[in-house]
Amino acid sequence: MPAQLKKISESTIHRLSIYYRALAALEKENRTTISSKELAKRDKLTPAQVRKDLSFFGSFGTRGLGYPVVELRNRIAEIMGLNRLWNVALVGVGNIGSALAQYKEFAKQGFNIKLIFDNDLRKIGSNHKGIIVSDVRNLKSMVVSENIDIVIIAVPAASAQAVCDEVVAGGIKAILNFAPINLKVPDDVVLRNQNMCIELEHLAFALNNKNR
Amino acid sequence: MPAQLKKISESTIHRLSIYYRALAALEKENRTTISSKELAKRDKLTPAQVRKDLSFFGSFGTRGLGYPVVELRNRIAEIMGLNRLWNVALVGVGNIGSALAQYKEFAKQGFNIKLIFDNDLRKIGSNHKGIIVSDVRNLKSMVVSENIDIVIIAVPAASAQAVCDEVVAGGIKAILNFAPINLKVPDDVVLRNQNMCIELEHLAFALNNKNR
DNA sequence: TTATATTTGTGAACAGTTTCACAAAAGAAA
DNA sequence: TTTCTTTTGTGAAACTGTTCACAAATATAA
Ligand SMILES: NC(=O)c1ccc[n+]([C@@H]2O[C@H](COP(=O)([O-])OP(=O)(O)OC[C@H]3O[C@@H](n4cnc5c(N)ncnc54)[C@H](O)[C@@H]3O)[C@@H](O)[C@H]2O)c1
Ligand SMILES: NC(=O)c1ccc[n+]([C@@H]2O[C@H](COP(=O)([O-])OP(=O)(O)OC[C@H]3O[C@@H](n4cnc5c(N)ncnc54)[C@H](O)[C@@H]3O)[C@@H](O)[C@H]2O)c1
Repeated sequence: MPAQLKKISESTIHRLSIYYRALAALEKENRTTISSKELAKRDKLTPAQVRKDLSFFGSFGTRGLGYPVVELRNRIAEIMGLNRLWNVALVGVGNIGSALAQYKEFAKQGFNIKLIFDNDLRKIGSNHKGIIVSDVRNLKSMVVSENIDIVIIAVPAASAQAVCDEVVAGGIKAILNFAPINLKVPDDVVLRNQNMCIELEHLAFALNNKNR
Repeated sequence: MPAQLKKISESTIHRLSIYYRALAALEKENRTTISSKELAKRDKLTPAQVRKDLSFFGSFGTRGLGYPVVELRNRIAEIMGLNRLWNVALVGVGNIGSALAQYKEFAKQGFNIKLIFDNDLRKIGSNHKGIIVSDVRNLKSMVVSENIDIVIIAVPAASAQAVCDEVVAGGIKAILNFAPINLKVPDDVVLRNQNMCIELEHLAFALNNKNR
């Protein structure tokens, strides 16, 4: 039962991230095995869901006992590509960009912010946590020369598509976008949007429809 | 066909947010009507999807013509609770919290950050975009007295559950959490998590499984 | 060694979501 | 008016994702 054959759903990938975190915690507690039941309870999921998700990638459990914590964690890391370093470039170091540049969790998970870009002359050349801010005019050439895998876009909405086009031209295949705009990318580029207003709108909807 | 009867899925709510934005843009362009076909194309959806989503809430289109832009936008605002002001409190004004405090998009959509809290004496009393940072010890009483609807948690993971418990005790029913931790909340509290590492992990998975 | 208890892995049933397809309604043209 | 075109609204079909239920495998206890 090697490498997965079926298409894996977004929800399964999301839960894999969740299992990965739970397993990391269990590893710290020196737990050696965990059952689908217990793993499910930690995150308000069902045991069947856990088993089904894992079964897409093989069978790493032991019946009557559960899953080996360390091994399963490694296996998920392998599946998700978390057992390696990813080179990340951040474009736009304003309010949100600065916060992201400081964020230690990224490096811990193997996401190494290697380059930072801006178009503001006062920011170019300045030092952000040991990284010198580059001129955005060098964006395309530098994402190529520095082997960037993932680009985070944190520029105003009006500039986001231009930045996006540049990095796509530089061969980037994965983008995390914070600008509240629909970026157009080719089919082979994966784009994820982090839109905080939409998150608040979900909450507003929930509050607005409580007593229905 | 008044007020919706069936349970509305998360995906439908999400798309409603998307339609709302598209309609706002169309309104600026002085478009009076839009067909499901055109609305769909803007966001890589299908016309049937658009019509189905809207049909859960009534029928506001005109056959042969499409939907009236202004009217539909108002109707969605009504459904989602975007035609009013929501009082928001932000807890933790560090890297990400400061960025959020500056973020103008929130106010534009009716999310009014009314209170900001921190536990750092150097920050309490300081002025953030016209808002004086309050002592987190007053969190529970002030979310009540100031009629806060939504709380944004932007404190370190280790403090997030304590903050969460306080605001829940203060009667808050909607929370947007930025700490990378599973908060425990009662069933009647809506919680949404914004976990940026998980977003990057989705991208890592996609890159890692490109040539499968 | 045998019996009993756990827990996995997985087809099958079920539930939820999206897409299809078309009648009905309205607009536009003749 | 009549005809033709467009587009909605919506059941039904197709698809996708979740939960069920149980045989098989292994652990644990007697
Ligand atoms: N502030 C927030 O909390 C927040 C939250 C969610 C999303 N966003 C979005 O993130 C983006 C940035 O927001 P912000 O609040 O940090 O704004 P900001 O104005 O503080 O920062 C934008 C930065 O991008 C730089 N920039 C502008 N055009 C550029 C270009 N063409 N190339 C390179 N750099 C360029 C600016 O010099 C500035 O440093 C916006 O799209 C905003 O809507 C912000
Ligand atoms: N920096 C980022 O880009 C980023 C991105 C995603 C998520 N996050 C998460 O957001 C949270 C905050 O991150 P940050 O980078 O802004 O950290 P930070 O240390 O810069 O800010 C945390 C703030 O919370 C305050 N605080 C601590 N304990 C508190 C308490 N009990 N009550 C009230 N205030 C308290 C601190 O004084 C500080 O001002 C963390 O959980 C982090 O994982 C950060």
